[in-house]
Amino acid sequence: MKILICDDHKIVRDGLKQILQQMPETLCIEEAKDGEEAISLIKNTDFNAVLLDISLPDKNGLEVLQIIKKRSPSTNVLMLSMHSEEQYSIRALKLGASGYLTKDTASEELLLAVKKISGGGKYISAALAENIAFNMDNDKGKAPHELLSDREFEIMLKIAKGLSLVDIGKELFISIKTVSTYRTRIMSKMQMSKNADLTMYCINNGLI
Amino acid sequence: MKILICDDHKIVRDGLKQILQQMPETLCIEEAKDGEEAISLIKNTDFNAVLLDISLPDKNGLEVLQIIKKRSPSTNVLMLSMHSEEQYSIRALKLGASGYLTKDTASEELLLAVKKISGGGKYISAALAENIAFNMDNDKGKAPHELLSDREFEIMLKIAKGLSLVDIGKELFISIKTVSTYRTRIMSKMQMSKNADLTMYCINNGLI
DNA sequence: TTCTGATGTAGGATTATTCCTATATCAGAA
DNA sequence: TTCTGATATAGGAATAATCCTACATCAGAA
Repeated sequence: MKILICDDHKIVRDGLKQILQQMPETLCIEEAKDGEEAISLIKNTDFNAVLLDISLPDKNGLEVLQIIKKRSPSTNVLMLSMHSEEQYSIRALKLGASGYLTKDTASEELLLAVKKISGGGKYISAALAENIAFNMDNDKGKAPHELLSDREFEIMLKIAKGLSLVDIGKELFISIKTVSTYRTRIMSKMQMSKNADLTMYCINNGLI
Repeated sequence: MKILICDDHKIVRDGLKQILQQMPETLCIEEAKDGEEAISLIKNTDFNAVLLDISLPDKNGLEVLQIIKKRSPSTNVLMLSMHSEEQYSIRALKLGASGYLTKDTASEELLLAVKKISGGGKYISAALAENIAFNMDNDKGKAPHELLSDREFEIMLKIAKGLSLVDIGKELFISIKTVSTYRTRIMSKMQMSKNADLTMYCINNGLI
């Protein structure tokens, strides 16, 4: 069984590897320290499962997920997040992730999840399932950032992290003016006025 | 040998445990998920080594370190950090940590470090040692913001809160250019580049 | 099926910010 | 006491960000 671990911290990768080693199957585990590396590894190899950290140094884990699913839709991706479940989870699942775990999860649950998704199944923790069910029916109880479109959300995170509009434009190959328009819409939907408000919001909500 | 692992993420704890299991000695590993738990465990037990994450949910790892060293100065603490922020490392060592590693470290180095500090020694990575050697001359042990002058500090808080330079200038009856100059000096002293960095720093350090 | 609202995209004009440079002051070092 | 470095202050030129407006697309409502 081939598994790819993508996380920017070596100790975390080593730790995950040790945990996975407890599986009965013979494992071939590869590592990537950022999104770029993960993407190029996946291009050349078919993995039964990919463990993908949400926060990577070069790009957001969700972007990486998108790219992976576009290039090889059959890849089973299990997202790992440092932060509380709700924020990213629904977005990740919509983008085609096979499962979503936080790093608070016990290693037994991780093993279970890997087993399930590597067989093509989906894995969602009970807590998350409940959360999704709860949030599906009432739109009103949504966090402000849930009102954002995917693109807006993507850009909000970059702004919150302090990237300049110029840099964002370059990264996304769009005009600065476009980025600025997104910013205006984000501010309006979030009912905020300053970039620092976004930064604080994202910190408080575990988005960055 | 008794070791305490303190990190808020279960998977990280599990991973570290697995890595430590490679040591030849018989291990007794205990876990704490936050500072409070770690402190109370240490009150009742003598550990050969404590692995302590810098960022904990309830309090800053450095605070926990201080409390531990005050209550039982003989405890050997190895600090673990997600970030390569040298700002923390020197403070940690001054506060009595036996070593400082980032989570980018390879597991072999972790084992080495644990071995060394559990015997009462110190462990500092080559990279960190070099950094310290270069920076020991000045006030590096201080929190970065303590290097700021009063005026600079005042302005940093306003910037961190998201006030525009124009507004700050008006509030303080000084030219925008002056505010901008302060900003440059603040960024240089804090070794940061973006307003969002200040916002995050101030939030993390309880300044706003 | 036509209309509408949300989304992704920019341009021009106006402001705000940054970068580099410069000055005065004052406290402490040589 | 003279010098130096940190501090508080700006100006001009170059960039970056904002505001307002505009347009195409597409999904869902009427």
